[in-house]
Amino acid sequence: MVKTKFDESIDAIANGCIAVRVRMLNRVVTNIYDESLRPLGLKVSQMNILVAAAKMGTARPAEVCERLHLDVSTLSRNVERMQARGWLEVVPDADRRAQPFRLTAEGRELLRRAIPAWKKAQAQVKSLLGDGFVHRLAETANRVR
Amino acid sequence: MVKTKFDESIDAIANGCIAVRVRMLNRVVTNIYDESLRPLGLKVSQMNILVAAAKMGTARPAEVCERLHLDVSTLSRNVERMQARGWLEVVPDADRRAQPFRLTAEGRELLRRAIPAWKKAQAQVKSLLGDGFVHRLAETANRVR
DNA sequence: GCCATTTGATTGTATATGCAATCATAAGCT
DNA sequence: AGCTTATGATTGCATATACAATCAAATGGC
Repeated sequence: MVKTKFDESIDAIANGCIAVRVRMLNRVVTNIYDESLRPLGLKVSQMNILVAAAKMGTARPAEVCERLHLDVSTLSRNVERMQARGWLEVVPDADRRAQPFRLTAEGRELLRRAIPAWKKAQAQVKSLLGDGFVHRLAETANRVR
Repeated sequence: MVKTKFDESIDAIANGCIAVRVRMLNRVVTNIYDESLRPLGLKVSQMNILVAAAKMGTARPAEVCERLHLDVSTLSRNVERMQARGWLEVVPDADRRAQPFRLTAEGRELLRRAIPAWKKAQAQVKSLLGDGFVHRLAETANRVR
């Protein structure tokens, strides 16, 4: 039962690949928040955009994308869907290429109602992952940004 | 300039949401591996499945999904695409509901050629995130699994 | 042996994601 | 002014992801 170079590399990937782990945790974490938010008809990906809009007042897509490391085309379609639901509105700008957006009253109200669900999911995930990891995650994410 | 309860909660989410960070890192990390693997026509999500198949010999979908916290319907379609490309094949089973799959020779060869690209991306990500985070990530991911 | 239940997987539908190409406007150069 | 380049965003296309519903086969009780 000899191990080839190939098998050794496969073991190294299976046991050490960072992408495998980050992606797995992403699925687990996303599912917990999504489950908690589901009664509101809201997904965590969308809540993040609502929060960015709430923080920024009027948000420029390129700026949001840079902060979140999100492709502009991805945000474009997310905003489109959320605009269709009446949660966001695009405001006119001097630069006529720009499409800055902001929360509607309805979007703000949705976000307000989403806060308890977020808190529940946040607590659940924190206890699942542990404080140590959560702290390091915060540091690392800030550094990457 | 008073801060409402709402604004305080929004700040708490913007500054502390675990999902925001895990999802952001997931995008950054996935993009690095995908970029490195692109010349091979392979994505890291698919490479993970090839590796699982290589490790398991013949892989049962439900078992792969449990390990990776992946929905079975997601894997079903991923395998479908990879089967269409000739990288995986479904093998018959005594239980006629089952659809265990394994690497084809072509899939194995692709995986062999993908190893250097994986190593490059892995090194790049490790230096970006730092050894401390990577270690904690491994612990945490093992615990969650 | 038959029916209800459980189990393994696929299909319908929707969102999320990114790359490449495109479009429209702005900015800069001459 | 007019041309080129840069910038902000959308569109075409493909993959990834999950929930709900369904399908098919195995299993368990009787």
